[in-house]
Amino acid sequence: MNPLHLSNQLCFPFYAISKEISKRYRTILAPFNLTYPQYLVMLVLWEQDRIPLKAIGRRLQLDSGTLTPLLNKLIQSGYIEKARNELDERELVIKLTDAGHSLREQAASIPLQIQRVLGLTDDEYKRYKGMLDELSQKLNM
Amino acid sequence: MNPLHLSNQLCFPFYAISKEISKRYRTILAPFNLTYPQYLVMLVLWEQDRIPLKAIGRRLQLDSGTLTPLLNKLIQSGYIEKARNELDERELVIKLTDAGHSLREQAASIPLQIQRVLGLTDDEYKRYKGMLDELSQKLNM
DNA sequence: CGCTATTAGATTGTATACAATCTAATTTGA
DNA sequence: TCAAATTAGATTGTATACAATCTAATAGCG
Repeated sequence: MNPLHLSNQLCFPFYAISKEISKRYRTILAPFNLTYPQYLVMLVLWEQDRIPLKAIGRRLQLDSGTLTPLLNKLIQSGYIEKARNELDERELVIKLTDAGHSLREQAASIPLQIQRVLGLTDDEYKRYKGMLDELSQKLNM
Repeated sequence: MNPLHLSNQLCFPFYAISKEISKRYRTILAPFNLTYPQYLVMLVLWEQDRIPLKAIGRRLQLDSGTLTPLLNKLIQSGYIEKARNELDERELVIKLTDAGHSLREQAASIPLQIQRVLGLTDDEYKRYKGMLDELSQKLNM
């Protein structure tokens, strides 16, 4: 067994599958004018609105260098807006606009669409999800 | 169960773990002046030298828009060189340089180092690998 | 043979990622 | 209290990704 052989690498299928999933999201998210990372930001904001950039970054494991331009795109698309926390002016508070709120209902069909293009049964989906959550744990993420 | 909740997404842990793995590779690959995608190209070439860009792209699922600049970096680093197939001048043949060949021996320690920073046992490693290969299959990749 | 279709790479434009650095605001400790 | 340390974001520079388009070379076919 050659550990330098591509087919023996754990990391490559992660890399490849992750790219493949993003690609399949691209088609589904295009009508909403969203990319996959932008969609993730929207998911976070639909869970909790009016949170600082920092909190979004913690949740998605992204830093300001990535989030600043990404949030600006979401502003351009009309889904969010920026404000400053008056108690701590360093803090940039991200708020959903009306369009951002109503997008939530239109986006409700996305998870099912994704499951369909991935072609996984509920059981498979759950099994893979369990494995990934376990691995996240082991990696201290 | 809210399917729009981040914690119920299969795709997010893929995205997050994939980024995390790349980050851990970064430290290990830095002494070799390689990024993770560049390392993948080297793995492919160590398996088979003198193959066209197209073949590397098929293997890594990357197109010329990604590979052209990436290969130019590897040329700058002195690990590969470009040539044209004389029988088909469209084809760009990628060849390892002497430095590229000898890098292979120096890189032999990388897989173990990665396994160490990931903190996985052999069994865990194999189990995850099996699941991912299975999923790749299901996704027709 | 010569024209059309196809193919391989390169290029352009857009969108992440992330390290490193910078600025402004807040916190902390002598 | 007030200078030093810390923190939140923004900015800069480098490196992917990938769709779309372009160019040059080859293949296919009437």
